[in-house]
Amino acid sequence: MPEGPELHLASLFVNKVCEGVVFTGPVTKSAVSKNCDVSFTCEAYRIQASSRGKEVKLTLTPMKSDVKEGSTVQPMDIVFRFGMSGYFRFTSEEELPKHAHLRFFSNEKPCRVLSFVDTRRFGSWQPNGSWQRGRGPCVMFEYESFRKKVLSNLSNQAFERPICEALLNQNYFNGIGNYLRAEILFRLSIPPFVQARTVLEILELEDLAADTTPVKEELDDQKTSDRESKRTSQSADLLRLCHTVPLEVVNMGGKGYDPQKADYSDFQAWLQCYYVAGMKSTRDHNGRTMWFSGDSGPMVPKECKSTKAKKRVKKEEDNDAAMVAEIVPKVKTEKGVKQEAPNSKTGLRKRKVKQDGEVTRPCDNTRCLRSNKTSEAR
DNA sequence: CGTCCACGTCTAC
DNA sequence: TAGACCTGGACGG
Repeated sequence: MPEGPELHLASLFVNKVCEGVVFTGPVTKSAVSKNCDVSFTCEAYRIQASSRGKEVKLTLTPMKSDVKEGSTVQPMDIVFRFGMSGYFRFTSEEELPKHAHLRFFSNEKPCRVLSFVDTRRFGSWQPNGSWQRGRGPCVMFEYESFRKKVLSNLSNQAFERPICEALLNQNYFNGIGNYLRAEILFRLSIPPFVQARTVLEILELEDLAADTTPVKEELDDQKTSDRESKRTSQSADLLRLCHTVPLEVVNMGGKGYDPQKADYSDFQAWLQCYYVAGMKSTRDHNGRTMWFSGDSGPMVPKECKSTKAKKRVKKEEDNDAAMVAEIVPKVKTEKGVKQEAPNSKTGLRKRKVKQDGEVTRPCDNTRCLRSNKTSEAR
C-alpha cells in the first residue's frame, strides 16, 4: 500500500470503518513485532486517522472522563509508517489477517478489530508520536509549503543528486515513492538522471500565486515558443505534478497500489510508465529500479558493481546482443540501461490473449494479474 | 528446489 | 554506499 496516496487512502479507510465505532480495552501487539508496545487501555474510546506524506496518525480519544484510580485516560496519537507492505483492515476476530501486528478491539457483541497489517514488517509505529522530524510537508495536502521548501533550498546538497533520486528524499518530497517518481518524470519527459537542481532552478522564479490557478491556461496555447514554455512551466511543472499525480490516485477511489486487490486493474490501467512493458528500467545509485522512457540523462550510474556484476551476469537470454553487453561490461554503449522491459525476469510478458478472446493491455504486469483474480475471471 | 524481485527506510562500516 | 530488515509471489531448473 505504501506511497503517499495509499497512506492517505488508508486514513480515509480508517475514518470510514471506525465512524461510530467504540473501541475498548488494551491495544495489543503481535508476538513477533519488534515495534513498541502501545500502552493504552480505555473502557471506551474512538479512533480517528489523518495522513501526511508517507505517514498516518491514529488518534485514540477516550469517550468520557474515564476516572480510574484517580487519573483520566489521556488521548494518544500513534504515528505509522507503512514500509513496503503496511495497511489497515477492519475484520472480525476470526478473520484477523495474517501479519496483523497491532490490534484495536471494538466493544461490539462479536467484536471487530482494526488491525495494522504488515507482511514484511518494515513498517513501524510510534506511540505518543508526532510527524517524523526530517520529513517535509505533504506533497498532496501541504502543497504550497512543500513547493516553497523545495524552491528555497535548492542550494542544498540533496539537489545535486539526479532528479529521480532527489524525488525519493522525504525531507523535500514527503509522499513520493518509486512508482510516483516514474509517473511524474514520464509525464514531463524529464530524463531521470539529470541533476535535480538543473530541473528545479528554472521554477525558482515562478510566481507562486500562478501555481494556485487551475489548468485554464492550457487552453490558451497560442503557438509562440515563448508562450509555450511559459504555459508548460505553469500548468505542468515538476513540483505541481508532485502534487497532482498522487491526487489522481487518491481520486481514483480504489486502493492505489495493491496488487493483491480485486480492483488493482484500475490502478494498473492508470500507470503509464512504472512496470509498463516497453519502458526502460535501470537501477539508481541506491539500487532502486527507475522506470522511464527516452534519455536516461547524464548522471545515470555506470554499470560497474564489480561484486554484484558476477551474480547479475545471467540476465536477458532472449537477446544475444543484450547478453553480450551484460557479460562484457566494458561495452558501455548503453550505460547499463536496458532498452527493453525486463520481461523474462519480472514476469512482464509481451502480450497475453485471454481465453475469452479479450486482449489485455499490452503493458500488463502479469505477475500482478496472476496474483490477482485472473483465474477467478475465467 | 533456488533465485530474483517488490509500494521503504535505517545504521553501520 | 553497501547491507539489513522481512515475507511471499513469479519464474527457472
